[in-house]
Amino acid sequence: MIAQRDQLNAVGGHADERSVAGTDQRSIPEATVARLAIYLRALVGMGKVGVATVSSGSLATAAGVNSAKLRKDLSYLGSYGIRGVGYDVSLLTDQIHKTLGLHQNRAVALIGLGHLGRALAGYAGFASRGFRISAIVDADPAIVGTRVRGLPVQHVDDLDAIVRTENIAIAVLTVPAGVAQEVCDRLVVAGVTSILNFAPTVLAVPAHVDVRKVDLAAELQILSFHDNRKSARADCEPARSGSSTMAVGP
Amino acid sequence: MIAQRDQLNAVGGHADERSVAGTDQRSIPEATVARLAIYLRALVGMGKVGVATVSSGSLATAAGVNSAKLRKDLSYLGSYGIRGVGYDVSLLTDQIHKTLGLHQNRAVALIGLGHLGRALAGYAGFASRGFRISAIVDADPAIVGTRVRGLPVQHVDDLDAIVRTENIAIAVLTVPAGVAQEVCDRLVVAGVTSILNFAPTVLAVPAHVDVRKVDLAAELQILSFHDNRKSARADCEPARSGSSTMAVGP
DNA sequence: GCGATTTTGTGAATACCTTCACAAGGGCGT
DNA sequence: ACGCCCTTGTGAAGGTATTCACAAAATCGC
Repeated sequence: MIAQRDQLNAVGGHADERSVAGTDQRSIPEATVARLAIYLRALVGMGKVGVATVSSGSLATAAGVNSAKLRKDLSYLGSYGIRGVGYDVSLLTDQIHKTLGLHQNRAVALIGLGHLGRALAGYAGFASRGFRISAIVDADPAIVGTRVRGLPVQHVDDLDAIVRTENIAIAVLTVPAGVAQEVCDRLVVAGVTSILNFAPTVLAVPAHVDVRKVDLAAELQILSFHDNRKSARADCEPARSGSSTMAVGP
Repeated sequence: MIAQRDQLNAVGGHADERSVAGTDQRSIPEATVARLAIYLRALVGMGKVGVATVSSGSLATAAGVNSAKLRKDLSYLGSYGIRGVGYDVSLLTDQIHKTLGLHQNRAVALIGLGHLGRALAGYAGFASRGFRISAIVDADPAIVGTRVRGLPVQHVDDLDAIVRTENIAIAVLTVPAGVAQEVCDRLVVAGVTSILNFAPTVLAVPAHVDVRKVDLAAELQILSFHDNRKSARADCEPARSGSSTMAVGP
């Protein structure tokens, strides 16, 4: 009864992945990486309620995927399950944590303090998931120098120095679309290698930089497409056997 | 020099798509739909600056995809290009607009007025892209009754009536994770068929409802993974021919 | 101990997406 | 009119991701 699919989202360069030799985890598929974060959240939740072991079936349900997919995903990390029993919650949690590189408590810069930027600054999920906002940056002289959540708002002109001294690798970009590329370029020059872009623009970056985009308007438009399709279908099909209460205008 | 990839993100039920007979657009791949929104934005931008026709190559660059992919994507809509010339910007804009179902100016409900909810309420991209916030809902009695952007904040207990009278099909969910499923259930009962979920939870919904998820923590973790991989590689590889100035802590 | 039962890990099959590469079509200069 | 050049549209090939289905491993009851 419960339909579920999953997330996959990517930008950036990952050319010659396989055969990295040194590190153990070789070439985990992109789609799997995206789901590991979901599994991790489910596992942490279970750990908190005292669940010690979990089967692929129940973890899959919690994560909204099917169990074969989950097992295949986990198999890329190694063999951490016990046949006939399931997975040890804390062991698996640690493994995913490590695989995602969350042991490092990464420094994140928040660029752009509009409404969205402020909302993100207050987002508790940052700290609780291994990320630490180390710098907040804006271009508006009226707010540069004020403090947000204990951090001073710094000027975008000082980006280079900020990124270097705080050793920031990840930036969250919530600036207006018109200046996003320019700010992005500065970030890249300063040494940032991962960008989470909320501005509705396609960013051009060199191959060694990863960009992930969160695009509200696009998401809505995708929903709109499916909605449109659904209503079109409802019009021509006989009755639609489902039971859901529909709101049909007069 | 410019690496780019694209977005794909999905949840929800799309079982028996092909052979819908009535509607013309038969079975556009999910990945294509997700990109149409990007193309649309690029096209609108070009239209505003007075560009009349565009080749697949330049539109592809603007959208950050390769041109073969773009042409294949557009071919699902029909044959709107002219060989040797390119695409008429306004014609193509209209076609994508129509395909995405944006001609309808859909009513959207915003559920949850925390920091993020407020930020989204103020987001101009809504209106300019064919969406209209028709209702704002929260559970906190202290803010129910106040006005945000001209709209009264209504109580979540009245969801059912609100959705029906405003004929809302799309809801944006920015409530705390703990209550997301409950609110989601109410929305579904009321007749909402598309949900954009910002709460860090997997929502269980019946098959006829689409859910798309925006998950900040997951995005950061995915970036973290790649970043981790990058530094691991930098450690064992000889020199890395690139020129970017790296900030390496002492 | 041993068979019944459970659940993992994974080859093989399938479905989906991307990229390649080129023929077909259309304008433009002469 | 004609040939040249440009760009689309699309089969075919190559990847990537998902699902199936089953053997291998581990526990439990007896």
